[in-house]
Amino acid sequence: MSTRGSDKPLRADAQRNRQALLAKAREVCDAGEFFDLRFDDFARLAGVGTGTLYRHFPTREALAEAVYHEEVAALCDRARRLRDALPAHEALATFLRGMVDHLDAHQGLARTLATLMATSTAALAEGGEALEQAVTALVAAAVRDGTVRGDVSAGAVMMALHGISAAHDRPDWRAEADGVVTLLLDGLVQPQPSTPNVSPER
Amino acid sequence: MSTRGSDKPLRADAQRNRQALLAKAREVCDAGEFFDLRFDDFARLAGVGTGTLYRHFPTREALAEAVYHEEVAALCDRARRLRDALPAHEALATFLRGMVDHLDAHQGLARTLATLMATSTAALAEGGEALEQAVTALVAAAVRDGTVRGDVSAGAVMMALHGISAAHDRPDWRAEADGVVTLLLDGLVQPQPSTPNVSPER
Amino acid sequence: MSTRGSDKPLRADAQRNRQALLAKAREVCDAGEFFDLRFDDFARLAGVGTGTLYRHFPTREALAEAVYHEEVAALCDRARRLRDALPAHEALATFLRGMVDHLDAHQGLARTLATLMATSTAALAEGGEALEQAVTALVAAAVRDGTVRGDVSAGAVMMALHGISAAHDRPDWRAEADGVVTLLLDGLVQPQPSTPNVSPER
Amino acid sequence: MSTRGSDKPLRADAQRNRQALLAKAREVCDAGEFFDLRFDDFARLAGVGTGTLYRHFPTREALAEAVYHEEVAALCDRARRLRDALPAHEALATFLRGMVDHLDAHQGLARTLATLMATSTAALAEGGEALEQAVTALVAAAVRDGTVRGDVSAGAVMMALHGISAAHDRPDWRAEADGVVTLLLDGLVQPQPSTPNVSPER
DNA sequence: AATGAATGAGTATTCATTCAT
DNA sequence: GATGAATGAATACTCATTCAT
Repeated sequence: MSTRGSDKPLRADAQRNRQALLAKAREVCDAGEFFDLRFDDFARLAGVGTGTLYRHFPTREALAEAVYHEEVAALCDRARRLRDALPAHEALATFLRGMVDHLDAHQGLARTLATLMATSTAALAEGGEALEQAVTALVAAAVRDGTVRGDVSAGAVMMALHGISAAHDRPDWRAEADGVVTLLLDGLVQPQPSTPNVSPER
Repeated sequence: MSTRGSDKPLRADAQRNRQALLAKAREVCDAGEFFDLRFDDFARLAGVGTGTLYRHFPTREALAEAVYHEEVAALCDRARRLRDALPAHEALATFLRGMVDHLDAHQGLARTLATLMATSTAALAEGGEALEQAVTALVAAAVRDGTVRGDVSAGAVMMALHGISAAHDRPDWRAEADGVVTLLLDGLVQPQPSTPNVSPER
Repeated sequence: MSTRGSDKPLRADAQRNRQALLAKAREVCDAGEFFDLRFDDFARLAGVGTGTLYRHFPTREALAEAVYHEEVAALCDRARRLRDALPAHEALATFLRGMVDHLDAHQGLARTLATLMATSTAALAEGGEALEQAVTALVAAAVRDGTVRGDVSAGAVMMALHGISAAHDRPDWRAEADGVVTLLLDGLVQPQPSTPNVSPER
Repeated sequence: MSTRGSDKPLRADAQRNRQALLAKAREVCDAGEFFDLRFDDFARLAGVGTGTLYRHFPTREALAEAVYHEEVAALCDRARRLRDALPAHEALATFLRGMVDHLDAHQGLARTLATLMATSTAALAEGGEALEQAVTALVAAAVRDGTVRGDVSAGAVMMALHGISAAHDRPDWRAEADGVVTLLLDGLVQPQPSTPNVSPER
């Protein structure tokens, strides 16, 4: 499971440069300064030439995506492990709460990703899809064993996660994020006999 | 609570220019192209000089805020009217579903606001706060009359709305947005005897 | 007969800047350094900002063309005056010889134009056509009064002029240029009874 | 007079690479795209490394010259053969007309050479001189046997050829090129008793 | 000798902002 | 108050050339 799609093995020095760039980019991302930097600066910080930066990551987005990729891969792994280890509903709950922990620990990253999401560079689609598949699998399992209602798509969960990560700079972020997850989980339990649902006449 | 800080009544032509600028900006916003334009271009589009643009709206954010203001005011009004007219829980539900309708009808605006939120230019704070206060009031009322649980802040609702508007370009947006609102509302009802809540040991 | 196509009268300062830019560009052209300069430098030399340079002349070629324009206009004028004042054949001869004098006096300009011709930016077409029309008129007049053969187009004359100006850096340029003109003029006289023309069997 | 300065026989693969580079370069030249390519691209196109390109042709001009060399050699050969086979005046005429044919058949090449001429990279001097010597010899022979006037240098002929090749993109190129050659040849015949030559008083 | 990744100086171009008219 | 020309710092990106592999 390599970081790069193409299989052409990189020359040793190329590999080294690529890693240096990625490492610095991750660092900058975590510090939430990804967009405050000139693109060239990533090269300078990593100690390589501008040309090298451009060779490896032709655009700022390509770089962001590369950083993002590992993140997402880790999250997907985690989802898979939870799914294997816990009852479905519990796995979902644990995953979502863990997600908040993760975003809490990497606020800069969250902010960067949120911005990228807003800009919605299609380049991030792949990663987003992978994550979504993981969530979908978690939700589907819970639906199958009857602990979660079947009339709400995993997409809604994604959207809520989106909101959580996008709003990461609210003063009370942590508490509110937990609140959203709680609401989601409580809302997801098998349909209560009857929610007094209101018809939006508008 | 006027739109402009200073109350000095504008000269007739100044008023006209200001309106022209706002109208164009709103249009552009709705088309979702607010960030694809050079700031100057708003002047050109409105048929006024650059200087005039700057006099009225010293920054891009100031302009966005001005556009945003009316939106927000309308939404707040709506919240107030619903609060006065309906039982608390119903008012909240109607407001949230109406919000989705509104975002659905003004996708471009939604995108623009989402981006602005992500960038979180403090200039939008005022508008955001007004909206939040309206939501808070709706939630508080429902908590008071016992139809909504008291352990979750209105902030969480805001966050979810954030997510909804930020993700507006998902293919299945409408259905998913409705899903999020449903989950929220179902999760918000008075605490079920016991959600089998999982302790995130992480 | 203004320098600019559009009739919108330039603001005084704009006019001043435009003139300053043109003046410097002409100077640089005459020195044969037109292509050795960064485009920005034209701004610096003229004492205006880069933006101003770009406003007036969006490309290097646009600037060159502007310089070229005046040249061509002057040459066309000269052609017209000669046509009015002299017998047709004499007018043509005088024009061509004067052309060589002119190129001799402005070698840098010649070099610049030659390069531009080679690159053949269509922007120069207009100027080229004007000049060609002038030559065509001269030739046509001479054909009409029977001093010049009718089976050779003015285009051939243009081509020869092209060659003269393109080759301007040959060590013996002046003599050779005169030679070409002489050959042209002698070749142009009413068809000798019979040139022992050779069939190119190749 | 070999193609390369050093006579060290090339290693087989070196030879192969050199040929591949030359072949591609010629192709590109003929397509008239010699200057639209990055220098590196010649390497890529030929399927060799950048370093190899540089080893064989240290500059773009060196490469152009190498392509140009064979061209010129062929033309010179042709001139020599014509001189040996035909009466002097006929040889000259045939050569010039053949030249036009050749340029007509290789327009891309013509454009490339014209540009190189304009840029006048001394690297082309050698080839240019060879060609010029051939023309000079043709003219001199014709002068010697009295069919061509002696007061005009071969340089003038070169200059005209220059013009022909430089103007290769005129819509009516072929006809005009023929026209120039006709004028030249007619102008070159032994001086008519008296051309009503006009004194350029200027 | 061949390779192609690395290099980074060089350059064009934009665009937010100012200020003379 | 309005105008829009001028400004020039900021920045992205290329590509000729080198040199480690």
